[in-house]
Amino acid sequence: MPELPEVEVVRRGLEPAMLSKKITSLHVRRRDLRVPVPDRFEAMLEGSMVQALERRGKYIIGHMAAPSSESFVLHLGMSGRIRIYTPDQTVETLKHDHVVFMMDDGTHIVFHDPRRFGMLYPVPTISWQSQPPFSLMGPEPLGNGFSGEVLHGALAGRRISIKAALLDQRVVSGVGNIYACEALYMAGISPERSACDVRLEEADRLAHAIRSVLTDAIEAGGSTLKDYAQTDGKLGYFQHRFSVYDREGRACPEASCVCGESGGVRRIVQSGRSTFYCPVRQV
DNA sequence: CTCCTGTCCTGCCGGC
DNA sequence: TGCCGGCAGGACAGGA
Repeated sequence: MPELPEVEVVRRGLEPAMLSKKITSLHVRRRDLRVPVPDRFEAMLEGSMVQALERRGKYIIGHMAAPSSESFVLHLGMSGRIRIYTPDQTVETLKHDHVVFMMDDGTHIVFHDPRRFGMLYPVPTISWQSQPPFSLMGPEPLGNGFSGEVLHGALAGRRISIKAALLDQRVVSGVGNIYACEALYMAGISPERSACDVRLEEADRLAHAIRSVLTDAIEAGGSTLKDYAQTDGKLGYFQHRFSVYDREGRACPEASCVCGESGGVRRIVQSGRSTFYCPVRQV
C-alpha cells in the first residue's frame, strides 16, 4: 500500500480521529516491529493531546500538544494499515493488530501490519527533523523545494539507473516502486537509463510527471493492490489508472503507440525489484 | 564515497 | 486438495 499518496490519504484519514484529542491509553500488543516500540512509548504519549499530524516522505509524524515535548513517527512499511473505529462502532481485534490508540472520545485507532516492516516510535518534537531518516531525506516532491533543476542536481554523478535513483529517498522523498514506474512512463524516459545521463530538460519532464502522478493518486484515494487502503476501509482506485505498473504484456494506454504489436509493457528486474515500462515510448 | 545484494516477515497466488 | 516457489507497495546493513 504505502507510497506517498497512500500515506497522505492515511494521514488525512487520521486527522478527524486524532486531532485535538487526548490519547487516554495505548495498547502495544507486539513491540518487535522494524524498529522496536520502546517500553516507555505508552507512558510518553498517554495523557497527551495530539496537536498536529504531518507527513514527510512515506512517514507520518504526530505531534503532541504542550506540555508534552514528544512526537511519534509512524511508517507503514510494506503491509501496514490503519483502521479507525469511531466511538459508535464495535471494535474488533484482528491478527496482526500490533498497536491500538484509544482516544478520550472513545475513538480507537489500530495499527495493523502482517509483515512488521512498519515502525512506530517516539522522537523529540524539537529535533525530529535533524535526525535520520529525516535529516537525510530529499525534497518533498509536492513542495516548493522540488523542481527539474533540483532533481537534475540530485542525479548528478549517480551511476545507478534512473529507476533506482527515484527509489532512493535521498533523491526525492516518498516515491516508491509503483509511482517511479508510472512517472518514468509519463516522462517518456527508460528506467534503464543511467541517472547521471538524464538531461536537465528530461529531469524537468520527470519532476512534473512525479508531481502529476502523485497528485492524481492522492485525489483518487491512493492505490489498493489488495485489501483496503484507507482508514475507513474504502478502496483507493488509482490502480485502475496505472499505465504500466503490473501491466506486463498489455499495450500501454497511448492509443497511437505500437508497443502492443511487440509484446506491450515489459517487466524487468532492477536492484531486485520489478520495473514495468513501455519499450516504445520510453527511451 | 557509491553501489549492489541480501534480509527482515507474512500472506497470497499460480503451477504442479 | 495440498504443497512449494516466487513475489509483494520499504528500508537498512554489510561488503565489494
